[in-house]
Amino acid sequence: MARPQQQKPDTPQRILDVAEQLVQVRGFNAFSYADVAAQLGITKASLHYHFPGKAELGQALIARYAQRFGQALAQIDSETEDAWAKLAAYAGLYAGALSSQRMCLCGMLAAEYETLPKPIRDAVVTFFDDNETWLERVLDQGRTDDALRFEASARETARMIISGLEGAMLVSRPYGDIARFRATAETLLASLAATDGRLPARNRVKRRS
Amino acid sequence: MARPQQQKPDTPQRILDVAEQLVQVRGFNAFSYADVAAQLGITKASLHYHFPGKAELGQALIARYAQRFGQALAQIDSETEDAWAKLAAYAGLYAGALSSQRMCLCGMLAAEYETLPKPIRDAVVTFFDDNETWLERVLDQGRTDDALRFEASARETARMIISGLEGAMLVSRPYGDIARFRATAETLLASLAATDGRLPARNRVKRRS
DNA sequence: GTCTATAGGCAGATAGAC
DNA sequence: GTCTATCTGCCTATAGAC
Repeated sequence: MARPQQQKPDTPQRILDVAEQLVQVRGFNAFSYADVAAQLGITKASLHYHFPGKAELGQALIARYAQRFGQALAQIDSETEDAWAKLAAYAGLYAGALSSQRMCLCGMLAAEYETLPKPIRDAVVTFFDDNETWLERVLDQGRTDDALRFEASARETARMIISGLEGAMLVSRPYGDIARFRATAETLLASLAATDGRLPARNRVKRRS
Repeated sequence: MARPQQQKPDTPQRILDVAEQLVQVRGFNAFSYADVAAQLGITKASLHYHFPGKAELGQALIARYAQRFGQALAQIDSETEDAWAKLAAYAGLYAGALSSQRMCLCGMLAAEYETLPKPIRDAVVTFFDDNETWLERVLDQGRTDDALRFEASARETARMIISGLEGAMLVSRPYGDIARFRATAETLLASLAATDGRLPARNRVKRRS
């Protein structure tokens, strides 16, 4: 009888997996088709069959990343109504990447922004816009529920959170210390607490699988 | 009589000026000796005379940058005793770089951290450490003076500020909108205000020359 | 779909004349 | 100090066999 083959994603997905990791760790300008090919045990020429050029690979990379990120946000929405828990889970998405020495893909691309092809640039901006929109809604809800307190607009506060978390990844990574990121994220989010004092333990920034 | 020559920095300094701008805008991995040589109207070989390799050039770059940054912090200390004004001036240092589409040099290098030679990595970490130390002192003083209010430790709060400003540069730059950075920086710093409400106008984040 | 082979360019770097 | 000339290696990318 037919035994199920060992689960093995199709080649384009495996290429994206490897390339994604390389970009998040080393940057778009510091990885090559040769790197990806070596890790997969195939040739550079095969990569060009699936993704004609580095620009197209980059576009596919960010498109998939943004889609997954959107799904993660939707899952957070489905898991809790608590604005606090949503913010902690949001920060946990960043912590998860950092736990493998990865930057946020779009944070990395933002650093390299001036060197990127136009389609990738546009996708980076769209990613930040979407994050902002989601956070803005969470913040508005949290304020309505008296779970959060902040004086700036929800939009400005959303931008502060994105900047704070992206920056915390950027700065923490050289220290090779996830705890440092978590502490900074917690300090940042704690400034939005409706009650003074630290977050309850259940709302601490955790890594998400 | 001897007329003063047109002021023209010596070659190593001019090389560093050009390379610094290129790294801040494009990144360490996305600029070449050819780029610098072209901008200066000299050859690549001449660059190698002054800086044997890219690694040495990078070290010289960050050493000079860190020294200048330290001088800027000392100047801030000499200009005002007000912790609020110091924080605003500190944020202004970042805004100044961003006004020419530049990232903080060390923020850019932090993104590329995993690809950098060891000496440059160490210098990046030292840069952040020094910033943290300076901010920590300002924050302690501001709390003592009742000019600032924050619940986390001065050290954690310093890290939050560095992360927030580095991240705000990173995220704002793709939008090509300095006002966006200033607004985020102001939101971040406003959360440290001893009195609720917005900063007085004189303490808004300004660009520093 | 994956391979071998190779093109064409640019990277960092060096030797040696001036 | 700056140049010309050159080296070696890696890069992205393509042609064409299997």
